[in-house]
Amino acid sequence: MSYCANHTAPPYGAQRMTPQRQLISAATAAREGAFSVEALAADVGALDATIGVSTVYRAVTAMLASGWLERVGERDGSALFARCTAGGHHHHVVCDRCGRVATAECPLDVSVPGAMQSDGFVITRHEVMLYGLCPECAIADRDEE
Amino acid sequence: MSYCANHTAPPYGAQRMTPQRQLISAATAAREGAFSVEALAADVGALDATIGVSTVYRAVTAMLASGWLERVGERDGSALFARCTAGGHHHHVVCDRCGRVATAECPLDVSVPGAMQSDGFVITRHEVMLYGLCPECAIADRDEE
DNA sequence: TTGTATGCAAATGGTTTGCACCTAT
DNA sequence: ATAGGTGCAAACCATTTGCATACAA
Repeated sequence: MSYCANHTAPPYGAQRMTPQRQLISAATAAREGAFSVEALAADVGALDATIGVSTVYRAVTAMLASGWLERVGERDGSALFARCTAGGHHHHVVCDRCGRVATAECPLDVSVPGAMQSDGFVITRHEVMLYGLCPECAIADRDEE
Repeated sequence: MSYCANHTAPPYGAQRMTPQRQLISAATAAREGAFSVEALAADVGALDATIGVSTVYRAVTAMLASGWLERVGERDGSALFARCTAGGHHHHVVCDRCGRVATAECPLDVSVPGAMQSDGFVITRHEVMLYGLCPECAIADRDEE
């Protein structure tokens, strides 16, 4: 199924739905877990080798801006992204083995934004990145040892 | 005062205490809050302009390895570091305005490492970066508005 | 003496950008 | 028609590394 039906509003912040962005959003939707831009670009390249990396980067930027895609972590110096349907404030756990992603509640008390304190500091923003093993990989990992 | 008395073991993982590393560790110790390598290199450069950036980077790597210095966040694409005397597992809050740093307790339950779960995931590692305003800057900020 | 540290410059590598061309709207 | 999107290549920039030299131990 297509996430970008013809003559339909784009699923993310882009203002024009070009064939390139249709492929990119389809490739993004097809991905299961967390992925790097490099990996996404490889998928896209398999569909249309003429699409350049910068186009993928620009599309990713647009998808992030609209919230259709989220940055869920980092690996080997490159950012990891994943589609996320959860609403509201949350974080993600990324499986270090297969890349699967799950949403996680925020461990911080954000009920009163800007009022959280630690040593008198007013915390205005935070980043929480969680990594580990998904249920399946945890089992596979245990069996191997 | 010197953090590297002559003929004394280096305060961090380096194996040889060269004059360059004495200056670098002194400059590091003189810093109050979080700083980037660029900023540290500027301080060091003021003391001895012949010291190259790579030397500073290598010294920072050594300081991190020994735990004498910690990575406390990121800003504008470059890493932020700070000396930290706290022991055990903890995180840091960095003042977005003046760079002051405070230690913060880990908001996650790490009492049973590797057993923390979220959606069945076994969380093996995490990163928590906190940013905000230190008490003084919070007041200054309020007065300005 | 000997292996670690330095300084320089060049390489890395993910990400961004300038520019001329193309196209969805 | 026209603003936004694309492709290419070059630019960026923090950080790393190769290499010949210097020096702490």
